[in-house]
Amino acid sequence: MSAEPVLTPAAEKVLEVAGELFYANGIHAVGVDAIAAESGVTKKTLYDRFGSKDALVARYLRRRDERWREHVLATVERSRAAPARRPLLVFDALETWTATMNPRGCAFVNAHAELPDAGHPGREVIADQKRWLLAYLRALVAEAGLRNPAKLARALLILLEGATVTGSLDVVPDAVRAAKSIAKDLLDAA
Amino acid sequence: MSAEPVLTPAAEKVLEVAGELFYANGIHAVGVDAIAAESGVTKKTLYDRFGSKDALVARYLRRRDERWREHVLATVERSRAAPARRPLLVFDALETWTATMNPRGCAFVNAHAELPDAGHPGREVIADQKRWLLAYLRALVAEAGLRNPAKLARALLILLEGATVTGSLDVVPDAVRAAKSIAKDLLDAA
DNA sequence: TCGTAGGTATACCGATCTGTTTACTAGCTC
DNA sequence: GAGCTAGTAAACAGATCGGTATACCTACGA
Repeated sequence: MSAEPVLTPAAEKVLEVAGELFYANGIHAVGVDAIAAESGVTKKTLYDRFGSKDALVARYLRRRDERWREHVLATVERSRAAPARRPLLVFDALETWTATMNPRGCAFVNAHAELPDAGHPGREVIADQKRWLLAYLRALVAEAGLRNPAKLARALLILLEGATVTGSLDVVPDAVRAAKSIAKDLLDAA
Repeated sequence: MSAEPVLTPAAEKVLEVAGELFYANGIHAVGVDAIAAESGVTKKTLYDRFGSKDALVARYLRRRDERWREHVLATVERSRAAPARRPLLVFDALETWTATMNPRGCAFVNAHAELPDAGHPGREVIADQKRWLLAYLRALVAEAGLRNPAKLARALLILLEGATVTGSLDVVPDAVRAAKSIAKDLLDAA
């Protein structure tokens, strides 16, 4: 992730509003007119700052990824759990994230559903988000001293994503807790 | 699922084309003009048969759900696996389905991302699809003679959905196989 | 034979889409 | 005080959105 230049106050407001509207309603369903109006900003300002809707979408996803990483790192680093239990803390991070920020499922999975064009600037951000999480899980598993950290990290990611989806679709209650319980068994068996 | 009336040939063609376009490009990204043109049908015919785009979307999802259920049931019933192994056959069904029909992830999860309005007629179909799969998994687990079939079925669903997402996002290679392997351990331990 | 169902063809509706343009203003800095 | 940056206000562009209207055609069954 490259360091993004500081945004002007108006641009900051646009990005904040765009984030809420895109996540709540879907990307295609939200027009730039609505974002500008809700932000109390003219369309000219929006286009002067971000260049295009596609670029704004990419910025929205990038910003959200930053927040997610901060949340995960803070959750894990705040804890005093033994190294062997630290991979499970990501499930705790997901649970608090879901409650406050994620009622409609993973923003990156949702965005992926709406952006079939692999050349869209948002697609790179989506790929980054998933790759980072997988790499982070792998590091935690390796620090736990377990064998085959790559394979275990992939298993944990499957559980995290599955819990996010089934939880947001209201088909599995307490999906994150259930997934964490499976993950615990997996780590114990490894 | 209620028995839908037989469609006219033109309507059948519209539904087939709509299914391809909606899944490949996303629902909001596909206009009714494009569907009608690609189907070789006028918009009047489309609206005479389906009434609205929302209704067509719901029909598209319903149709896809029917195909999915047939595929799962055929896969499971074709096999001669022992009852204890039959829940795992759903993972095999998902793998063949993914290869042929599902390169862009679960159509229902993707549709859910695009239809935030809980009153949209497609939302009921999405909920039906997930509930059916969960109930079917539960039945298979129960027939396998395992304890706590409800809990195990939820675990299997989390794994199936997680594999679908991570596989379609190209973040976990062979995600369905990996999920099946975890599921196998889960069933063996139960 | 007449009505109906299922079509085609085409024009149209008002709204909304992303994006641009022109004109002007306030504040900051060199 | 000149020039730059960030912004407002508002109109405009061309395309596309979901949906409707009118007129006509054909096959079929009572």
